[in-house]
Amino acid sequence: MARKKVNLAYIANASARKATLKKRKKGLMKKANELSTLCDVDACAIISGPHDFHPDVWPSDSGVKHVIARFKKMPELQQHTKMVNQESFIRQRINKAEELLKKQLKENHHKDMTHVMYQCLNGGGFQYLNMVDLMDLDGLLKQNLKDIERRIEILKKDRSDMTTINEIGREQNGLND
Amino acid sequence: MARKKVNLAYIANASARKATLKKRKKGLMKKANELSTLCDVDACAIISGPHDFHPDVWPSDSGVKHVIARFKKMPELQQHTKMVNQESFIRQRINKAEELLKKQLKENHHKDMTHVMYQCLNGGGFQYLNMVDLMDLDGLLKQNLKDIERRIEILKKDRSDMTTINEIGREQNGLND
DNA sequence: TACACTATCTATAAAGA
DNA sequence: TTCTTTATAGATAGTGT
Repeated sequence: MARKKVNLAYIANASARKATLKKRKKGLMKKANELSTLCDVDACAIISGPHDFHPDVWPSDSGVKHVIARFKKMPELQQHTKMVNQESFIRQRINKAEELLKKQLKENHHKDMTHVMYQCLNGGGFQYLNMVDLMDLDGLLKQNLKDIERRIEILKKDRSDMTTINEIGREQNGLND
Repeated sequence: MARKKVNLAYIANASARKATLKKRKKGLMKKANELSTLCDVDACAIISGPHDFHPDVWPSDSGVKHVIARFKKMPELQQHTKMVNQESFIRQRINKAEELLKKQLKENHHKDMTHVMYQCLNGGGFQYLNMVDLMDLDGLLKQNLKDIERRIEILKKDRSDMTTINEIGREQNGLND
């Protein structure tokens, strides 16, 4: 974002990509930290390269600082109530987050498959898909076919209804010849 | 970050806080999106206000775009291998992230308690802590006491050893008078 | 309350060490 | 390659509607 407008696409050059990752990762973590401090929210950022299993996460130990800072700002009576509920509250939020994660993954997979379907129908072959993906794709295509057939049926029905109406209309207007 | 340098602390004014949250949340999500697009990583951001159970997450539907963009950049043979492993890979990464989350929560709680302990010993009272936290604090204090006692024992032992050595030294040098 | 504006602050791309 | 520097793109605090 300096000296040039960024082209928002994958950076092909490996070292440039690594440098950008390092800088922007730091920036993102800082932003998450600031947001949680300023606005009384829990923010969490996870960054993981695709080739290793070592995701970087925020909050780290710095996380506790803003929690305590926030806590100290509350009226004392609220502090007490808050503390009582804290554990169950956190547990609920974790569950909610995990549910959302699962939902997102499922949704993403479906969209991925839809995209793959269009790609394949658009000239690409199926040779690079594995069995699991092919079966997913199969299901997706069948579902689409069913939808299409249902629509055809509806259109047929509409047309025949329309014809009937027209016939009735003609009869009523005495236009039968 | 405009018209004034931000004071990095909780914003007391509710409407100002809400406005900032909205702006910065959008910013953070955008940054996460950019990072994942530019650098071939999976980034995830979760923001949840403390008073509701509706966390905002990224990636959303835009997430799939960069995944596919990335996929297309790979040599075709790698695409195949990658696809085969994708499912198990993602599952492993989720497990890893969940483990990290749990670990972080535990660590944060411990630090929180340590901080509370110092606060209390430093003049504040215990009246605003609930039973669960008091029990945690109790355990923490006992642990610390044990550590202290152990260190005292070691010091005692060292001193008696030292005395013995001194006595031996005096004997060897014929300094007994 | 929720937007739009914009002066200013912050993040960072590119270059240099 | 990684750290430092610097010019500029991008984010946003305060303000007005």
